[in-house]
Amino acid sequence: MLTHCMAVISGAWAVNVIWSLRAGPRRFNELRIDIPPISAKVLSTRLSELAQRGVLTRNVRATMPPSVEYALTDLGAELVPALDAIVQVGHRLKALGEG
Amino acid sequence: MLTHCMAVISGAWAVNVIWSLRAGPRRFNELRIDIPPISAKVLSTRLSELAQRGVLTRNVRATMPPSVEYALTDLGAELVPALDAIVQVGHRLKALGEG
DNA sequence: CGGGATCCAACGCGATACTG
DNA sequence: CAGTATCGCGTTGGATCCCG
Repeated sequence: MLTHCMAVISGAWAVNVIWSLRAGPRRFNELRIDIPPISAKVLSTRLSELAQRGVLTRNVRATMPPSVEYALTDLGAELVPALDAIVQVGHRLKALGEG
Repeated sequence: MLTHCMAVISGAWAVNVIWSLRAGPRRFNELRIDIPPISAKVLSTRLSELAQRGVLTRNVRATMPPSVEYALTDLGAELVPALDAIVQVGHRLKALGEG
């Protein structure tokens, strides 16, 4: 149950993708630049999964060259404060461990 | 940065362990029962990691037979509402996907 | 009861090359 | 620009056995 629900953010770099989209829509190569270590294959896979789960939307523009915009859905955006809370705790734990 | 902070909940069954401890301290075998698919090795590994990160504490009681209690730290407890928020979103996304 | 040691298999990521 | 296909490898989790 918990595991199944937490699966919405599963997969490498999934949270980074969500994080990069928190300020607004981004294109494929913009996301690649935001998350340097990610490979095109994994980014593509992750975007497909997250779109299928309803976390984000994929918007293809019939331009030349092609342009594809990704954006968080309303529910996807609700994940941001939750992730932020975890990051804050992680940050304080790290400070504790070092101090 | 984000990735490094999110690492506090990394590893298989980590969130389940935190979740099982949200209502209070639990012993090793109680956690095994709470999370049936987990193996002793992985539970042991995860508990060590989470203790080292400051998410939970390990309390050995000099009883016979031995008893070891695990409990969330204050910071570890702060992860619970965040995880709960993600679970809620996951639940609603699942409902959307099925409906 | 609460683990550590060992071995193994599988999933998933990364790199590279190619395409519409 | 925005992907897909293929391949190889490394990490990690699972199963089993054993111990204080």
